[in-house]
Formats: sequence, structure tokens, C-alpha cells
Amino acid sequence: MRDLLYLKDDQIKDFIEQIFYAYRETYSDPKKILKKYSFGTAHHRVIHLIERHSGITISGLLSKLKITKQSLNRVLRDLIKNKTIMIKKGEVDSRQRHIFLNEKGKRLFDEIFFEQKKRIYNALKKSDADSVIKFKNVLDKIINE
Amino acid sequence: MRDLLYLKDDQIKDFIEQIFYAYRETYSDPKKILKKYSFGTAHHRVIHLIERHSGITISGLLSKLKITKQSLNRVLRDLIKNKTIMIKKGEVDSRQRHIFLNEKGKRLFDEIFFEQKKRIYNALKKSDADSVIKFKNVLDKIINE
DNA sequence: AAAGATATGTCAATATAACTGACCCAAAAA
DNA sequence: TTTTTGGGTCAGTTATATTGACATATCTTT
Repeated sequence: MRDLLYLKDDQIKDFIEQIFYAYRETYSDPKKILKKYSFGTAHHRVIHLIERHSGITISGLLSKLKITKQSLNRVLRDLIKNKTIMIKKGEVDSRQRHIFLNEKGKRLFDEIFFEQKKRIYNALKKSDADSVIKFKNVLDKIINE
Repeated sequence: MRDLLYLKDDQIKDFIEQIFYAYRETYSDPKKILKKYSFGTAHHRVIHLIERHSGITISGLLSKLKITKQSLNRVLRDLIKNKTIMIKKGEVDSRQRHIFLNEKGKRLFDEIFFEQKKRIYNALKKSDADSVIKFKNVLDKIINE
């Protein structure tokens, strides 16, 4: 096997460490906003996915989040009680539930995203377009490995 | 402000989602190994940091992990009981504790890393050197923003 | 139509990893 | 000598997840 410098163990270990930091920092930024609504990161992730995938079903959320439906249900109950989300029966398959942000939820998402965006935006702004594309490509490969 | 295509909100939202997936997948891979020793991801992170920063102090770990010392202490107690780590008083400042992996800890780290490495290694292998460098650069900027 | 599979909901108990707050001691720094 | 720093610990609580068992409605297959 070729001895590719960038595949040395130490560099891989660094990446593992940095992926942790990137995740933690990115998801720490909006915590004060969430706390105002008595929500946590679990709620945040669900709100994010519903915004990105409007009308997503329960099983759609479950497969993206990889948590149990019992865990998800606690979060969804909180979000419904707070009138952040709205759930509609499926029209073709009425067993399914399609989940949407309602107006309050959209505003909350915007507040969260405003905080979270800064970090990514500033990092990308300091990078050239090619770096951003390549960053995305490698990230994709890590996820889909 | 210039309308940089790669700074559009949708792309930033995608990155936020992908950073979550990258973290989760990267840290899920070694969970079966950890379970053999009744350890969790909290132990994993500590073992990782000690391997990368041998002789790190308690406050060094705390500032990297950004958790409370009470939380860290639970994990360290488990690792000491299991003879995974070793703690030495500081020679210059005897208030400090320097933490090291002992032989058992090094073997455990290797087992964990073997599982975790695959994903990153394969992703990097499929990328060219320039992509890897740029991936790291953007990641750095996200962390240090 | 009956049988089976799928999508969702829910109860209860438990595990993991974090938190807050209040103290303590020993050693270093001022 | 006083104050600050580095670390340890007790107790209680919160957030997020788990396993396992069941229930219901609806869709699919036979």
C-alpha cells in the first residue's frame, strides 16, 4: 500500500478529535435560545430535520436520528405542547404522520439558525469556493462510508 | 455583500446537518468494543484525549471536554478502577495530576481506534491530498470561529 | 375476507452522561 | 500571610437515551 502522508494514523486521530469539536461547538451555539423554550439539543435536532425535510414522517425522523421511537416521542410531545410543530395524517397512507413546523416553529428555527449560522458562515467566508466544495465532498464520504 | 453561492443558507443548513451525522457515525463505530469494558462514549473521549495528549492534566482535559469536573471524575474513577489509566503528581506543580494510558489502556485505545479508523481512512483514501488538506482547513476554521 | 406486515403510540423501568451547588484540602502565588 | 489555583467529593437533579412489552389502526398479501 502506498504510504500516503495524509493517511497516517496521527492525522486520522486528529480528524476524529476535530470532528468531535466541530460537532460540539456547532450545536452549543444556540443553547441559550433553546433554554428560553425549555428545549435541549434533542429538540433542536428534530426541529432542524423538520425544517429541512418538511412533511417528514415519524419513521423518516427515526432513520435520520437513529434513536428509538420512545425517545423521539418524548421530544415530539414537547414540541406539540409548545405549538412548535403540527402533525397531519398521511393522505395516501393514513397510518403515516407528516410533520411540519407551524409559524411558531419557523420563528424558533430562525432564531436557532441565526446563532448557529455565524460559526459556519464565518468559517466558509474565510475559505475559497474550492475548499468548501472539497470540505463537503470529504464530509459526505465520511458519512456514507 | 457578495452573493457567494456556497454561503447560501440552505448550504449552511446542510453542513450543520452533516456535521451531526459525521460526528455520530464516527463515534458510533467503536461502541461494541466499549461495551465489552462497560465503557461509554464519555470514557472513549477521555481515553482518546489522553492518548493524543499524554500527561495531560485534569484542567487540560476539562478545557478540551468542556464538562464539569464532577462529570469528568466519574469517568476517571471508572478508568482507574479498570486500570486503563495512571495518574502521577506533577513534579513542578504538585497540585497538578498528569494522566497517562497504561499498557491496558493503550491496548484498549488501539482496539477502539481500529474500529474508528476504517471510516475515516476509507473516506480519505477516496479523496485526493488536496481535498484532505482543504477539509482540514475548513474544519479548523469551524472549530476556531 | 382473513392473515400478516407496517406505522405509530404508550407504559414502565433503567442507563448514561451531564448538570448545580456546596464543601474540602494542599500547594502555589501574590 | 493571605489569596488563588488545582484537584476531589457528596448529594441531588436533569436530559437523553435505552429495553421490553403491548395496543391500535391501516395497508398488503394471500
